[in-house]
Amino acid sequence: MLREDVTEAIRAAVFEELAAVGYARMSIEGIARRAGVGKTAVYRRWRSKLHLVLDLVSAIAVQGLPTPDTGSLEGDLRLLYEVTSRALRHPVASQVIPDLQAEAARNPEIAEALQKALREGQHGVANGIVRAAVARGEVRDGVDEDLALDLVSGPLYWRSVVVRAELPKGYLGSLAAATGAALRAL
Amino acid sequence: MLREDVTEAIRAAVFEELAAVGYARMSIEGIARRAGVGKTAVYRRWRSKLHLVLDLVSAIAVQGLPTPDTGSLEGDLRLLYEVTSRALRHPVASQVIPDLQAEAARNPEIAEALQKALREGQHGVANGIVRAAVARGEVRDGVDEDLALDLVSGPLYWRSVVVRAELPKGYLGSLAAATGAALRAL
DNA sequence: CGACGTCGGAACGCAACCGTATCGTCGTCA
DNA sequence: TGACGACGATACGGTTGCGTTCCGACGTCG
Repeated sequence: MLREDVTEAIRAAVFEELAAVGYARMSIEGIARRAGVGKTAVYRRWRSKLHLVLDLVSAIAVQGLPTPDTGSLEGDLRLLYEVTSRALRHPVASQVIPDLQAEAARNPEIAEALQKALREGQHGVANGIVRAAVARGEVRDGVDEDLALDLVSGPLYWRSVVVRAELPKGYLGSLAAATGAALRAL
Repeated sequence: MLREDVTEAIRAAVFEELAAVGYARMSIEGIARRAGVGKTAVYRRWRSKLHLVLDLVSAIAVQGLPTPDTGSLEGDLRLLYEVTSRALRHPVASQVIPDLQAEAARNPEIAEALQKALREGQHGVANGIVRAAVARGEVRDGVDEDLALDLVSGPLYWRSVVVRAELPKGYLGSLAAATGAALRAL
């Protein structure tokens, strides 16, 4: 009989807190405070900070993204990049992702949850694109799929999250073209 | 008249602590404990955790890497990837880099120090490789240099740090070939 | 030899959270 | 209408780190 609105307020507060101070500094007290809720309400639902975050990450992982299908490799890449870069522009995502990613280096459970989310998200979509290109004959059959995925996903992540530089007009198109060329060269 | 051996012990302890628990959880007490030193010795040298870390990051940034020069784009890339992947294999690097990178999203001073280190390290070397390729005529003149750098550095970082998967034999060679093709297509 | 400054160690009061327990209140069902 | 359970609030003792202060020991200069 837990109240759903309270649960939702906590979930939202966790995201905000995660973005604001990061996993390490995040406290149950802080979450409850931000959610306008008693600590009791939080502990009644999750046993610890870790369980809370794992639950949220898993929930996100469930939302499977649709694979683009424009009929060409470059078109698919372009679409993927547009969706991805829009997602990474959200402050919450751009703060939370690197934070959890760093935490994953220390906590195997977070690492696993993140891997799963990655596999069902970015990784899965990229895989679909590559396989469609292979089926279409645009990419040689028998390519190293893992390498192909790194080529597809790496540059935009590096630019958006690591370098944190703006994406000038035309960037995504050029990136899609260059990546397409790289895949065809495999 | 600060004793240099004490200073060095503290520096080493900071790296270990940073790798073990991360910037957020790292405490002056913990550093002093690990270094076998009094808190006094730390505070006498640095005013805060932030100053300490900024100092270390800046120190690393100074070590300029030599630009590879094998005479071909692919050879240069291959060499860069070998050096980079070896560096990223060190546990300290693979724990500390994502951690500071996440922290940079919250702290402009860390972000700036990291940007500088990046520019004088990976970024600088990659830039040298691309320009040499342009001079050699392997890459079209007038390419978007930033995009080129993303193509060069992104995939390996994604694979090593984000996906955290092993690099099978032959991976670096294939990656260099694919990246070369992408650059030539720009 | 004597003065000075750094050393490690210990203690200070203060603040934040931990996870638990105990309030009285309020909404919902039977 | 009465019982139940989740609610926010508050308090608990315990832990950890903050940044500062004082101490006696030691080394190194002058």
